[in-house]
Amino acid sequence: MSAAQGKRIPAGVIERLPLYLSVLVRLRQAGQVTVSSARLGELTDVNPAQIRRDLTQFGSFGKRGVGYDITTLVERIQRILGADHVHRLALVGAGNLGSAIASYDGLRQQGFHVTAIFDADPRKVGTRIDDIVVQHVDDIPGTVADQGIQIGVIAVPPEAAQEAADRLTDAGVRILLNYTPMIVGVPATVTLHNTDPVHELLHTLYYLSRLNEVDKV
Amino acid sequence: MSAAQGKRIPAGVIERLPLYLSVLVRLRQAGQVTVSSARLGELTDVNPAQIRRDLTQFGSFGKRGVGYDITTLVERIQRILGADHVHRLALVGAGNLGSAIASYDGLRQQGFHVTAIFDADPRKVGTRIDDIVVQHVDDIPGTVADQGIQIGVIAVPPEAAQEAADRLTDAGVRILLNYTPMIVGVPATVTLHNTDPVHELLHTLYYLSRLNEVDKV
DNA sequence: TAGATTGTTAATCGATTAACAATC
DNA sequence: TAGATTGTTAATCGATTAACAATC
Repeated sequence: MSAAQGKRIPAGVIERLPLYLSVLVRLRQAGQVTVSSARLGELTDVNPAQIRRDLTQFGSFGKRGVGYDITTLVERIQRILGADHVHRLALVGAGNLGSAIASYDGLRQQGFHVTAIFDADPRKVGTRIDDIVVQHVDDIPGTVADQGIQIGVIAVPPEAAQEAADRLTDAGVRILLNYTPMIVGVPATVTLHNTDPVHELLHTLYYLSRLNEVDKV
Repeated sequence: MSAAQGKRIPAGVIERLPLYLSVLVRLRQAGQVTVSSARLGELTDVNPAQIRRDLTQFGSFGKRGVGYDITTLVERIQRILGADHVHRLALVGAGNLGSAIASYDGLRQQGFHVTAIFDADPRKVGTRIDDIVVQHVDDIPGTVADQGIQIGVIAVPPEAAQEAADRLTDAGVRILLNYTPMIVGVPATVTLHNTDPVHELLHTLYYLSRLNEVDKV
């Protein structure tokens, strides 16, 4: 066990760090130099004590009586998350969804560059999306290895999701973002994240039903 | 306080119900009739005791010694979530992302029908996506009111996100799904859900860094 | 220095899990 | 009936929050 690393970090902390980061980046753009946990709490809807506690998991970044230096904190959080350098993404699926993801500027701004796009449809192969030439899915192993890509994005039709996941994980990808509504299986060594709007909506719907109940009273 | 409803339901429960639902629907398609909490736990990666406890928040749906009748449970969960009837969605943004969302079959299967699409670009207005004619954003108030739409989806370029949110909430939408990386402000009466792949990726990245650390040892 | 705000401890809260009696 | 599995209680666990001494 290396000296600095220490104890296990709660998952909740890791989920809040990106939120802090995006607010901090906006504050920096707005010309702010320091920020207190109280102010950051307002902007993120997180309890200030929670923020201080979250940050001290990784060290002591603030100045008592002053607050946190924004630039320093941004760098620290980026380093903690591993977002202090560019990450290449392999995208499977060159349809509307794939095109939207490839062109999505928010990704690029945070250092996520889609550098390879694959599709199973021969008619798509050879076309360009944002200057990237679409390759055939058979090229996944070679390209992923050549570029050392660790993150894969699945944006294919649902019925092709599992095959895309298999091809990407076989090629050595470590993280998968699944944009389909299918539940895909991956080896235990791969981290899978599902971005299914249906789950999101169903869950939100519950609160809508309750709102409507209140209306009726 | 009405007799049946009773106590406050933990947010975690509401987040797990859609997961149970999607697995149950697949089991039903596969011809299964009943399911035990143990089996459902395997398929959803949720502790069986947790599942039983979650369900008893809403009543007692199982048979001791037998398990849960899948069809009954699906209906119950759908009713709890308010997913037992069709919901119309108003989509703002007719670009690649908007097109992908409008055509997304996973939504339709769960009763979410995109029935109105808006764009600010006059060249997009009048074109069709999946048989729905794109309207100008100025038509949002009239169409949302006419169709009684309660759910809005924001799929515009980041800089237009806040305006789209304002227009939709002004028109009476109760739930917003924000697909842009912008933090949009909404009235307290509106439920906002952000689907930002960057937050998702940043958070996943942390675990990737740790995996790579382990490799180095 | 006086005021402000962190870092940290201790108290609270809520969610998860284990265990088992009830019962199909 | 005997076996299985629920519904539910009690125990555990972890996360959140309040409070305050340390200190910039």
